[in-house]
Parts: sequence; C-alpha cells; structure tokens
Amino acid sequence: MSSPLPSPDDFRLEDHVGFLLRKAHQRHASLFVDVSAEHALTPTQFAALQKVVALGKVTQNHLGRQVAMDPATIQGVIRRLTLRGLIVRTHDPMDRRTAVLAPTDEAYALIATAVACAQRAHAKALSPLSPDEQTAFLALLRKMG
Amino acid sequence: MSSPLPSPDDFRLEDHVGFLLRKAHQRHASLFVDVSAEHALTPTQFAALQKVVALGKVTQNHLGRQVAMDPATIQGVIRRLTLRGLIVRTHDPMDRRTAVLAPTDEAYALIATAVACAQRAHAKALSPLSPDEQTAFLALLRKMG
DNA sequence: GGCAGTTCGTTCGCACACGCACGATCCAAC
DNA sequence: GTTGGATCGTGCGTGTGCGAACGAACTGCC
Repeated sequence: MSSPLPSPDDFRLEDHVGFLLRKAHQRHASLFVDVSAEHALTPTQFAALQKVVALGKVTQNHLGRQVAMDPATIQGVIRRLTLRGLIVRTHDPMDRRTAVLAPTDEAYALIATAVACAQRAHAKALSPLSPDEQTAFLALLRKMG
Repeated sequence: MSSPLPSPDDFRLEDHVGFLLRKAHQRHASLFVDVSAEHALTPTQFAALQKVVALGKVTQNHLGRQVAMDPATIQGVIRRLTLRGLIVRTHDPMDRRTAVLAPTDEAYALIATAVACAQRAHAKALSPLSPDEQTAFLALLRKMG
C-alpha cells in the first residue's frame, strides 16, 4: 500500500503544472500589456516583430518556427503587423511559394522602446522571486522544452 | 557606465519569461490533448469540470475565480460543458442574478478517468526535469502568483 | 520528362482569453 | 422607500492557438 492511489477526491488542481503555467502565462501577458501602452503590441506581436528586426529578412513559416507559432497563427500576427505598417511582405522570385518579411523604418523606430517595455514586464513578472530563484526558475523553464 | 545599457541588438527572446511561459504552456496543452482522447476535454474544460465536481454546487463567477477565468471566458467554457451534458445550470431563487452550476451523473462518471489523464499529462510535461527539479519548479511556479 | 512526396501559405472552424458596455439584480445607507 | 454602488451574467470585438483540408510550388528520384 505504499502507492498513493490517486483518488479524484484529493486531487488538487492548484498543484498541477498545466494550471500553474496557465496562470503564470496569463499574469505575464497582463503585465506586458499594462506596461506596453506606448506601442500597443501584444506579447505575441512583440516576439514576432523583434525576430523580424533581428533577422532582417525571413520567410513567414521560418519566422513562425523561430517564435513557436504554427503557420495558421503566424499568418494572423503578420497580417496585423503589416496593417500597422511595421512589416513589409515581398516575394522571392526563386521560390514563388514563400512570403519574405522585412521590418519597415517604423519597426526600427519602435523596437528599442518595445524592448525596454518587454524587459520591464519580464522583471515585474519575476518580481515575486528572489534573484537566485529567478535564475533557477528561468533555467528550469528552458529545460522544459 | 556600469549599467549594461540594454541595446536591442543583444536582446534574446529565448531568455524571456513570457516567451518561455508561452512555450511551456503550449507544450503542456498539447500533451494534455494527446493523452485525453478518451474524454475529449481541453485543459480549461477539465479544470472547470473538476472544480464543479469538487464543490458540488457553485456560482458561475465564483467558479471562474477558483479556476482563474474571467466571466467572459468561463461563460463559453460552461456553455460547452452544458451542451455535452456534464453540467446543469439552475437558478437560486434567493439571488436571481446568479447561475448555479452542478455536475451531472455523466460528470461523476467521467471525472475519475479525466483525473488520471491529467496526471499523465502532468508527469509527461515535467518529464524533462529530475524529481528534485520538478519539486523546485512547481514551488517556484506557485510563488509566481 | 514525369511522378511522388514535401513544403509554403491560406482558409475554416473551434476553443480560450480579455476589455468593454450593458441590463438586471442585490445591498447598504440614508 | 429610494437611491447609489456593487455584483452577476451576457454580448461584442479582437487576438492567440491549433487541427484539418486545400492549391500552389518546389525537390528528388526514376
């Protein structure tokens, strides 16, 4: 009888990774949006835009893989960034399937501010943890895959 | 000049909590759905249903607070669970604003299986970490708010 | 050259997630 | 009693996320 026979009765939702990850993710997203009023980018849009600026010229699906968004998702994100004039879409004559993305001047103008906001959100989200705990937490989170 | 002046150029998206939390959360959700083919509940639906079963009778908004979903979100989740016959909605004659939720017999029949699935997803999601790391990670995650 | 398999981006449908505004109801204080 | 503030659930709009199916284009192999 050493096995703890998992009765549904003593199941505690609050101890499950899924639940805790959902809450932590929601909390960060909320902090990010609060802090980012000046540029009005969502965390997702920021991730995509930052990567486009860093890479200079990317294919849409390739960008999606870099920022962990599937093709259906990245499509909408890019559409919204394009509508805001932060990204231009061109085509590679060598491969007529692909959409080649590049940042606009507006994107370059915005990105420094946006990075600063992202770092504030990052710090706020981690603020319940001590510096050592923050380091440990980030390491474990990276290890999670 | 000891401050590390955060240039956008050496910004690393992969080191940011928001990005890592989004990825970890996505990964868990994906594992959960894989493992839960038999009952076809999403992680969110499972969380809500489990709480309703545990509490027996709850108000819709109160349930939302227990499982970290805002009123607009819980509304859709409850609607889908009601359509599947897992939850019944009644009204409290004492407070005509509230919707009182209760689990059906089908919910009781389903919940044991669902809890087992959730525990498998939990274990799989944490499997990249050693047992000690898992404990530490959960503790830090709880501390995050 | 031609065919098979792959990759690229799109669309549709569904499920979360939240801000906002709204009508209905309740409660406290007067 | 009425009135002001809080709470309850709903509706709408927008954004993220993914499975599935699709046409178009590319690649390899024969």
